[in-house]
Amino acid sequence: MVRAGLTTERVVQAGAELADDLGFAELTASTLARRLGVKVPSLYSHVGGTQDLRTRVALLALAELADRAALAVAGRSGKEALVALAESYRGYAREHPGRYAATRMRLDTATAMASAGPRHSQLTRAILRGYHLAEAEQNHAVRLIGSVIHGYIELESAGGFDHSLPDATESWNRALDVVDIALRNWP
Amino acid sequence: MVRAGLTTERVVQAGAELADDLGFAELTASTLARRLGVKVPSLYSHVGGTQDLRTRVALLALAELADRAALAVAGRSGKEALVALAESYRGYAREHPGRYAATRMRLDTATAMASAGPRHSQLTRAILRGYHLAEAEQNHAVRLIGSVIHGYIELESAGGFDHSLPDATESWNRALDVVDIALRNWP
DNA sequence: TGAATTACCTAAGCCAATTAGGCAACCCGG
DNA sequence: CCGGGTTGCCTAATTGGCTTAGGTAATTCA
Repeated sequence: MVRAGLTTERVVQAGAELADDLGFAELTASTLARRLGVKVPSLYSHVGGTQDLRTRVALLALAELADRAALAVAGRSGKEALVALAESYRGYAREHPGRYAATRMRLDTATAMASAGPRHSQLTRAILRGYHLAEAEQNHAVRLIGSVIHGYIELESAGGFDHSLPDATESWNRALDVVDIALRNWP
Repeated sequence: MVRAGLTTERVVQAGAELADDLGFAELTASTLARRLGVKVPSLYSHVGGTQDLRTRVALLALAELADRAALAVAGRSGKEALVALAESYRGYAREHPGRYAATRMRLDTATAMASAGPRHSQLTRAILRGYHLAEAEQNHAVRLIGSVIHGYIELESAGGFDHSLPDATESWNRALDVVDIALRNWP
């Protein structure tokens, strides 16, 4: 009997790939075991079950995305940084739709605190250094940026723009223009 | 044997209430049958199964929300209309979180076309009458409005704002201010 | 009132999730 | 090279959800 050589890391990695291929909702112990050529109970030595598997993929995705976003904003400021951050999210959502969906999964408080989630808001807040907002306004701005980016990606990936012109990317650029202008002339 | 007096409409209505109480993900033939005090197969005379049940709840929610939004924007224009539309979405999402989640479910093209979905984009487009955008820019604006509203509601309901100040409603008002200003001075 | 309709039921099959426990492949001290 | 411990993957078995088939009793209407 040839062993498959699984580890927790490899199982989670394969889970992320499966989610990208078939959708995050299809990520279960069953589908993943099939893809790995292994019986379902074999996964239980490496992950706690379907729920734990999904949580681990979510944590992986949050960390990957935070790394990508951090790289994108490094050395940039102002609108350039805003656009780079936004593009890193949109690019990740297009390349890895299952993982992006995983980042939207609700985590319990302790897990969320220990995840890369806080790095995301720190990065968004870092962008604001290039604009000059009063301290009290910064959280409002962080929330607006998050809403626009996540809202747009969600509508686009749900196919909301598929059957209407003009091109979705044009709308995306307009949305980022609007946010940039708003940050420079905060109400 | 006392009959429960189910109809398709009552089943779907109960499904919507269950989704609001326990979350849309918990809406299954099993949980709903338990709540209705009926055996699971009894539901199959009224709805096609779990998937069909969810689709019907989604269609109900889309229609309810479109009605509410239409009422909100009637007789208003400009920023007043924008705020009324946005508040109707946010209010619905707070009062009926399960139904709101249902509206985000992906429907196949034919079902989506026949649903109240198109009324939502028509209503958003109607708001733009109070602003004066070139025809070619209107779809960009519709998409921006949708992104901000849905993005904000999603982040808020996911608990993204729970552990940070200031109050979420203050950020919401700022976001709507930004959209209003953008629509009046479209880039 | 009796026959057609229909609302709900039981029975049964399939599949996913999970737990318990077994065997064989690998790892390492001798 | 070899024997013992460790561990990776297995089979078996339980539970519970989804769905279909088909039966029975309540309702309806001629």
